[in-house]
Amino acid sequence: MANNRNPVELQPIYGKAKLKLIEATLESLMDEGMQGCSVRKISDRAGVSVGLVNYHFESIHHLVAAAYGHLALTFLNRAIETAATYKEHPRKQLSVFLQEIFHSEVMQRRVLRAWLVFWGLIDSAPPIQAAHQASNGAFTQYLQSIFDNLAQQTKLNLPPKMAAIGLTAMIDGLWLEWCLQTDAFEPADCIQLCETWVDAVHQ
Amino acid sequence: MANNRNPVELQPIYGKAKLKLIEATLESLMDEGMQGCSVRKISDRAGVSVGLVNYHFESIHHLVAAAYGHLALTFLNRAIETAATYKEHPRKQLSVFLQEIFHSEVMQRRVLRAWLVFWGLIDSAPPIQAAHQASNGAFTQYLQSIFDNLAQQTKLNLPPKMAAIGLTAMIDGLWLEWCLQTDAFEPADCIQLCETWVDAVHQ
DNA sequence: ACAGAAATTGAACGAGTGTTCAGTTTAAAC
DNA sequence: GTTTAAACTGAACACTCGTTCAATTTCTGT
Repeated sequence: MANNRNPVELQPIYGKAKLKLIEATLESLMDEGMQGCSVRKISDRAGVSVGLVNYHFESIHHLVAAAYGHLALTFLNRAIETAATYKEHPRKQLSVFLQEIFHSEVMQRRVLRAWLVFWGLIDSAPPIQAAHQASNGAFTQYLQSIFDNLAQQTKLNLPPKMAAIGLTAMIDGLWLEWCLQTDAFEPADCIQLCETWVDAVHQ
Repeated sequence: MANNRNPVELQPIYGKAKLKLIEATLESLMDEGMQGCSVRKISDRAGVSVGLVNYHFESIHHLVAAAYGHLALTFLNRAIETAATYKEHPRKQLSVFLQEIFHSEVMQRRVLRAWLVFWGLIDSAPPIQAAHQASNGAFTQYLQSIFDNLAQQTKLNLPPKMAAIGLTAMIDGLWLEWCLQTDAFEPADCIQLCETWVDAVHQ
């Protein structure tokens, strides 16, 4: 059972070079997208030789998968920790969560650039698919648990699961649109639109 | 001024091979994603030699951009045409539009696979960025025009532009989540969630 | 029927790809 | 201090990549 209050644990990382490679992968993907997804560019950035990638990771896809999991859980945990302050007040908790999400480093085109690579590799690389399901599941379950709590205080006109799916879609959609075209609206608008959704759902 | 009622015109396509190449590109990207984005795979699929790509297109990025525009406008036009039946009744028009969107060929993982390639190439290929802005602009402006009409009949508790941005985000987000993990919910749920949003906005 | 233009071919080029592995360095254990 | 294992190197290999271009075919107009 996933714990909805405490941060999801990051997989322990053994050895220094392994972590350096993961961080270099993220930097490279955020800077150059798919073009940055090459053993040579990544190992260069990590200050390490090409061969080390396949020594520490079964393939470059496994490295990218590790980077995906690392990034996703880092972001999710930060938001969860911040919002945990209001764990007794689910409605307030949602507001804090939204503030955190839309004002964090996630709202960067370079982050989406990396994410597009992750998504694009999902069905050619099983380890990446696994990383996706893990991080996505954690995100949705976290939101659903908050809506579950909210349902115990006020009546919802949608099942908590649906409310969570809707909010997830709204968050992802706004993040996507904003990153792809930063001049159409602002992060503050994102928060307002999500708040409107939450209010519409919990009456 | 963009016409919100009539379909956006597709750029005329001269020559048979050019169109064959565009269609082959779409098939290739939908089947294999980024891996399918290669001159050789595409020209093979089109039954044509490698050299012809650079004869008809300045670069492979221009070909991909043409494919992007072709696909985006095809989908958008189909939905706009269908919804045009109810152009006097904006609320109904939105419902038909949603039905059309979430029950069309857009709801396929293979379509997202192609789209991820388009998005991933946006800032390494200017022609793709142009195609993105054109299709995205057409989509948003169409929705906003409907909300404008809706605002003349009933009071909205959000500016039409915001309502449109919210709906666009909800549509894109649901499409994205569903394509990435088809077993979490169904197209019918997508429609219901979007309808909930529209109802929440127009009181 | 013929000339000129447009369309199409595919070998060639240089650069980039992921992975392997014999060889070297560094660290840990006793 | 010596031995054994782990970490790390980088040249080499077999592809694949996008683009070019001389040569060839097909189409157009007269």
